[in-house]
Amino acid sequence: MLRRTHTCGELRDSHVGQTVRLNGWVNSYRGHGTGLVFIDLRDRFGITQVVFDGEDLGKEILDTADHLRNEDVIAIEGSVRVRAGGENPKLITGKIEIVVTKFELLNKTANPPFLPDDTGSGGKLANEELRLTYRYVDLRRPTMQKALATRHKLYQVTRRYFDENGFLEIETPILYKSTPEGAREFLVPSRHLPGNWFALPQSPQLFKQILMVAGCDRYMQICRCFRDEDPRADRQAEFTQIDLEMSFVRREHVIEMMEGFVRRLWKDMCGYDVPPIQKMPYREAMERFGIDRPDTRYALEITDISETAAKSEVAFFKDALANGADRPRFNSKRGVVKAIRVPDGAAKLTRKMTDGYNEFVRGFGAGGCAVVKVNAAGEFETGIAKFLASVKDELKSVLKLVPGDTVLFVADTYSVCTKALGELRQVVARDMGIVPKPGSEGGPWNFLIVVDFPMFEKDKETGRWVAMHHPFTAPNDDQAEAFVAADVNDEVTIEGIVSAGYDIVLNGQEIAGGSVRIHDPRVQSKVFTLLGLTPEQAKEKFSFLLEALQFGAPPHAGIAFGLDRLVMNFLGTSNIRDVIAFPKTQIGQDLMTGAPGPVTDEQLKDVHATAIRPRVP
RNA sequence: GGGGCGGUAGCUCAAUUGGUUAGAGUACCGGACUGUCGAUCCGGUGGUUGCGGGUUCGAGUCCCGUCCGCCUCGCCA
Repeated sequence: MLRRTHTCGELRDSHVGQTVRLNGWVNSYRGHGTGLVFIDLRDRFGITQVVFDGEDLGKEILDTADHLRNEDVIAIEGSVRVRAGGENPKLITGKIEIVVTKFELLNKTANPPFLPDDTGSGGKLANEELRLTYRYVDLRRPTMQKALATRHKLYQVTRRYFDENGFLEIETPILYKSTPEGAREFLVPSRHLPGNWFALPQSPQLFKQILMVAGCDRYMQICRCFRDEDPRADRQAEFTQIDLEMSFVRREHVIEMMEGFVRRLWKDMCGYDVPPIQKMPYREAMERFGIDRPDTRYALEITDISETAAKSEVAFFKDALANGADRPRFNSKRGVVKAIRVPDGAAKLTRKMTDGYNEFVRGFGAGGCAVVKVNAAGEFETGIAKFLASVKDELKSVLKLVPGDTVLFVADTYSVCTKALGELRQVVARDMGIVPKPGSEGGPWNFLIVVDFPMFEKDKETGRWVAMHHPFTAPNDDQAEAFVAADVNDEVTIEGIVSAGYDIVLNGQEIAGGSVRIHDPRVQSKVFTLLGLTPEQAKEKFSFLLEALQFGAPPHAGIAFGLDRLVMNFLGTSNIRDVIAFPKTQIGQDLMTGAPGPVTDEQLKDVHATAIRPRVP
């Protein structure tokens, strides 16, 4: 084989005169008859033009060259020369070409189902279903190669940073024990223990805490996690976390370390200097933005106008407020009226858009979304304008309204208003065209650390307390004693306890989340009591962790980053499948391998399982 | 589990109100062509209109069911 001396991306005019060998795939061919054939040869490093020129190559080679087709695999030897036909500025190797002296057809391809070309057929990529089926062809596309390389670089920067900071990379089991809280799990039957099952880990949460008890001091792992839930554009059942845990630290120390990581990552990945990251309490995020991961690239903040609304003549405001305004409580069933001021909305938000908002908020249980415009004279127009006449000046002062503004109102319970306007805010921002492009395209990277999450929230269906993060999350240091002392039936107090958890939010997307863990058995047992777990049940579920905590557990805390989402940000894609080499579809299939597939009865018998097969119609 | 969009040649798409033999570009095959770079020119092959049923003289088009892909709500401690 004519093994390569260079890649297809590295030859320049400085190489002119050298004899080189290249290996790669035929990216395109331009034949001018036997005797002059141009081949653009591609590997993952780039494209180089190769030319079969002249009769002295022999008829056989010239004839083969004339019939080379896209994606054939070839090797050539030849000399580098300046292009006789002029430079091609589209290629980084565009000043030179290789005149072939030796040639080897390494593998003739079957006609590929589509070409791995970023511009695609008819200017569009082939259907994603097809690209997933022939993933090995799609991955040849320069964009996909770049994605794989970016992901690789992120691994390296990550390992280097945490190594420098004294973290040990430690692998934890993939075959693990089922912990029914949280996401649905993938199950694996045991051959040796009939009727018993492994689960694939939702995260290595318990193991990393155990590693702290084990004296490892600082742990990191780039680990696969599994959650058998329906995917989204930025979510797969099988995904990757940068998982971390530290001993002898409190919340501030972890946050400091993570800020350092974020700073290093952005510096090394794209040369961006991340400024000091602002911290925002959960409660403030919910009040101002209606969501626990606010996108702070734009304003459009939410204002509670219940007091003013109560003095208006708007019937549905009054209806919502009939049970009394009740601002601070999150699970409250009582009413509020909230509004978003949209600067310049009068001109930019069309009737069709605002009609859509009405429908949109109904999707979150709200009765509707009222729209008022402030005209050039400062008067309210449309909809409920006349019923607001009595509070016009007060409203203008509370919302700081100016001519040209549009105001969007929702009146309902606290939780409905918050959720509906939090989601609506994002839609309005897109409609207004005020969401900057992601950072890789030059827009701002807006980081935020959200802290002081409630420890517990009420389950919507059962009405029982559930842990907002997970049951090992500690109350914040200043509340630990109050928590231990609290009456479990005192809902207001329990609801007010905030945890030592923290999320890192980037442009409205959660990229990391973690917490200080409970290392005090008193606190841990109180949490289980609140969650409705008896000591026996708690022991059943988490025995090994609870036991470990008794044998000298250091104070510890950790966090996990969503690696796939980080890569997405550096590539500016909103499709998680772009950053995973072999992703799955909406129903969890791998279209290339055909997984999941059936197994034989023999295999099932081995693991003491039987299949309930769907009826074949 | 719910909602939305989509599935026509290998690929990207078109096909009027339900009406002739389902077309175009590209890919592929054959030929021409000595400086192209999305090469060009000539010719050709290529169709279970996702699948199943129904309405109709006649279905890519209308109706019912179903499968698959994407987006989304629920879900994701």
